[in-house]
Amino acid sequence: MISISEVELDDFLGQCSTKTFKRNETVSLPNAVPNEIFFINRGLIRVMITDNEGIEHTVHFALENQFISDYSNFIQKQPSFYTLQALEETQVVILSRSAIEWGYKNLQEGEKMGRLIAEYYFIYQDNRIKNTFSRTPKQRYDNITDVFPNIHNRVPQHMIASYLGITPVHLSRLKKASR
Amino acid sequence: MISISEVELDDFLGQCSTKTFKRNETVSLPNAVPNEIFFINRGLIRVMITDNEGIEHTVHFALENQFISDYSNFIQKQPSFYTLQALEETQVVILSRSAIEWGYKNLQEGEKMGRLIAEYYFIYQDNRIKNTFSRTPKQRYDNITDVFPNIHNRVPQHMIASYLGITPVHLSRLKKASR
DNA sequence: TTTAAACGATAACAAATGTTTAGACTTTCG
DNA sequence: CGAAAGTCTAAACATTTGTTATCGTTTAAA
Repeated sequence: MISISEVELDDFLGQCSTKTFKRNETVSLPNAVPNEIFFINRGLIRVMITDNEGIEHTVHFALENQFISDYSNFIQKQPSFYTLQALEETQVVILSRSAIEWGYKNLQEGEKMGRLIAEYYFIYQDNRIKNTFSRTPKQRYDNITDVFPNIHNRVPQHMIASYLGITPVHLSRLKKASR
Repeated sequence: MISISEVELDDFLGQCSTKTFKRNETVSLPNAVPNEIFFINRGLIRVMITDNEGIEHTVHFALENQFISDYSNFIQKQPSFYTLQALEETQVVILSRSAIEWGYKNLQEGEKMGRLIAEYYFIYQDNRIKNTFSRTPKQRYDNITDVFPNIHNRVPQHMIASYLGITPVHLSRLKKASR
């Protein structure tokens, strides 16, 4: 995405650390200001939001080689609404706020990197909004591997139903109806 | 959002033009690569997506002092899915792709501006996704003026229902039930 | 290895939401 | 101004989706 020298990359990564989470371990809880962005080396993280009735909704799945955080509240320095949970043993690189701000200032193309990352996630979300308007849950289920390859072998079906905004019982029904 | 000198601003705006659309006039059609971003001086633009059954869904309302375009496909240089329609007489500043790319390269804080704009729209969309998961359509209706002030006096109710993802009849019912 | 928990399918029933049509009122525009 | 189009509510009915419970199977952890 950007040009970056060996030296720059080493300087940047020198400010980062790695951490490993066990299966089903919580990576991040709501109500705290997120000051880190995670990059997933291996594993899978589920992003959830808990509504007023205490029901958990799966908002997103983050896979290997992707960044994940409550990026919105990271930017705004506001308390997070999201819970992040490792669904498998998951190793992440932790990018602290200070490392990221250092990068914006000191990397030759730091601001451009920031722009491209923000644009990338904007596009992801925009696609998602387009899909929710123009496709039925069944159509989105049938195409979910476009966004999350191999998801069916890694995540229980009821979490996929939650991501689609329907009940697990209903998803089971939809699958039956299309057989 | 950024520091910009008089000279820089004049150079940038010199590459832009203004245009006025009549009430109900189409601002932008799908299937063409969007090469412009609009800034609304006055008026109101509705963003729509048409599904496979030919049904129009209202995706967004853009108000005064806001930027609007199919930003996702502007970035990707892909054909748009959206229709933009002026719901009132609407005056826009047209920022061409060339002007924007010029700004990224030549404005002192051009890349930073690009990052902040992308981040801003990311946050807007993230809030929207949070809301669709954690709130009912009625709750979102009751709070819609947080996002679109005075919308009830400017837009017919059936378009708000479309934005909420429900039928106009159902919205009418929800309003009645809460009286 | 064993046992408890989790998972997915299914059925019966309840609730929410969509569809169609009608009518009264308002707005738009020639 | 006046006709036509647009708008909202309402009711009756149809359809979709959620809820709860059960059962057989798989999975996970002690």
